[in-house]
Amino acid sequence: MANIREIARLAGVSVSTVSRVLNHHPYVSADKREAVLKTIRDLDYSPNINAVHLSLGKTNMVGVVLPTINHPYFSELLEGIAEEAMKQNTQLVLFQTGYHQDKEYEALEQLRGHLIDGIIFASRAIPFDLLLKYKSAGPIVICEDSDLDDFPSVSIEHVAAFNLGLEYLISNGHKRIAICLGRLEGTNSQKRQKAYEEKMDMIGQKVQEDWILGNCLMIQDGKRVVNQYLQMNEKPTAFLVGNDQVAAGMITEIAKQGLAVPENVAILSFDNHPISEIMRITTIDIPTKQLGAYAFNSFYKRSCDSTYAEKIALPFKLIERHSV
Amino acid sequence: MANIREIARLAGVSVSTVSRVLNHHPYVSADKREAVLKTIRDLDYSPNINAVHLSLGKTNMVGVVLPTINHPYFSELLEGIAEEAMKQNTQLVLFQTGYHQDKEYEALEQLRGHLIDGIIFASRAIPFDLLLKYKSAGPIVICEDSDLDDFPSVSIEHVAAFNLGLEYLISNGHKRIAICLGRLEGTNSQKRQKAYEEKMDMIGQKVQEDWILGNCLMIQDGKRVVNQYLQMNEKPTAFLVGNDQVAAGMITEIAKQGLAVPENVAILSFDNHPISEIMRITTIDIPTKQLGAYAFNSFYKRSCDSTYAEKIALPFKLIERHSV
DNA sequence: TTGTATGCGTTATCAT
DNA sequence: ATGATAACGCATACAA
Repeated sequence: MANIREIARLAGVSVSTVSRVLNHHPYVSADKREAVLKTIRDLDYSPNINAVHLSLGKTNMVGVVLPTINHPYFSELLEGIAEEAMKQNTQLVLFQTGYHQDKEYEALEQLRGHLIDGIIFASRAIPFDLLLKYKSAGPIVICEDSDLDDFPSVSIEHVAAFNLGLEYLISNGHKRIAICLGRLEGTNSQKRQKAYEEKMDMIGQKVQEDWILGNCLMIQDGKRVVNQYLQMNEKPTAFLVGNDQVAAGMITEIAKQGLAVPENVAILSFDNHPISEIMRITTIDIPTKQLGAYAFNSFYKRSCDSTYAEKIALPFKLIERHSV
Repeated sequence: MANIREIARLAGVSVSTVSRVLNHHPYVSADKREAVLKTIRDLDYSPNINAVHLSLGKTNMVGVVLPTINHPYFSELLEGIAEEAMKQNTQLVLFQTGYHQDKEYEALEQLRGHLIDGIIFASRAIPFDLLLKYKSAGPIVICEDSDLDDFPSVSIEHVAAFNLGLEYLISNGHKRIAICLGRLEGTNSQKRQKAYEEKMDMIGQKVQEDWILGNCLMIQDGKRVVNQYLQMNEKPTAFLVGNDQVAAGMITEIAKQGLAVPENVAILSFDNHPISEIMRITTIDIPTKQLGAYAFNSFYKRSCDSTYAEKIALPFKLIERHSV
């Protein structure tokens, strides 16, 4: 296998010169550069990346841990990360967990083994104390409103946003409010559910069990929600929906049933993704892509300064349209 | 950063002994082994994987190129690959292309750079002549019925299977047959479409334009297909459907419309995934998982013998149930 | 059973 | 502008 020494010998230069050419360093004469490039082409040489990484002590690769990329929230988040990563020519290594902790563990071990320079947790299931053990292994960024300040974190104040949503619906005369969440067992969903129950309690509204709907992630879940809605004995007058996709599915299905939004039932969702504008859905803007960008930049800052641990909370805002 | 030399010094042994312990070699006395393990624990040491890879000249990682893992066909294929990979403790590195060629290129470059030992193309968009340039970079396996025999390949005779499906429907008295394919621009779909047109021509049946439906991948596409079916002026009496998921979605929707399968319309699909058994769908068994297993084993054989280039075609078979 | 010495393919430091 | 040479961290052939 051709290596840098072979190239040097054939081009009649030293290995350092070859390395300089490879890395686009200045101070190498045009003729030598050309000679090197020629033999590189002739031998169809390409550097051994392991050796580069070993010598550099870093890989310019960062792991991104997420449950799935097949969801608008995560794919948009990923896009935000990717754009910033490209600016620092950093490669992304995806760890798609499907919510399994061992995949997160795998990523952490690769970090320890210097196969990646850092990790961005777009979602985390592994307990914090386990995470802490990897603190010194490299920059770790968490995309959630975490309690510990050992790591930098970037997040939305999801609960505050959820409360804003509830209050907006209430101020529009709704009391009988149902909610659509993602994975009910997730930390975020739990917090939202708690906020919901407290708020309903505050306005003296009894919560029906079937007003809390889980597993609402994709557009097709919206259809299911509507079917469940039609079966409810005590019908809510409004839905607070975890993301635009589900809301869009709901509105489509509601129309199919001959009902109207917001006349028959109001819908307020989250994200402000493109579909919400098209379907004129009132939504709470979550800067998902920006979240990703901030996440990468936090990683970057942490890799320059190992004490950096800023906790960033991104703003959300209500976009009034026509579904409430 | 702690390295193997540091461990050796503190444990009072040589680096080779540490290496032996690390790699579970025999011929290490119990006390030295214990001493090494203790200092490893004390220093929270873990090997630098880049150095291991460099020294070994291999990584025990193989890239898997696929458009998406979020589809039963590919996830099952992947499962088959993964099971065999685990047996050879080989890690899988996923390259999810979303059908973009540059992602395939990326994988190939990583192969050249020795970041992975080989590549399994579960789907390929990149032209063959480009692929050929990477022939010497490492084992490459293609999961398709390729024409060139520079690489080992594993595949189903998709066209033959498709013809079997058509013939079965015809032998059951159907002439007005519609087909549901995936991405119409894909190689496989093109071949199937050609086979379809030829067969229809052979039995003297004129093909309606709207009898060829594309973009049929997931269960929810089945619903769409039925809606299109209901709108057709010239209705087919049978559907040959690219995969069970779509067929399942169709049957569900058909029932909702008050129609029956196979009384009103017959459905024959491919894959024999679990859902087809549950819904009693007549289907052509495609051993997807086995395909994955064979793919990995072909990679493995090729990595032992660089001339190995067997072309394996896996059998398919009709499973008669109750949808035709 | 253990240790020494060498190689893996780069990059970087320090001369010149 | 160019070249020797020492890291980087590990595995292993060989010697003992």
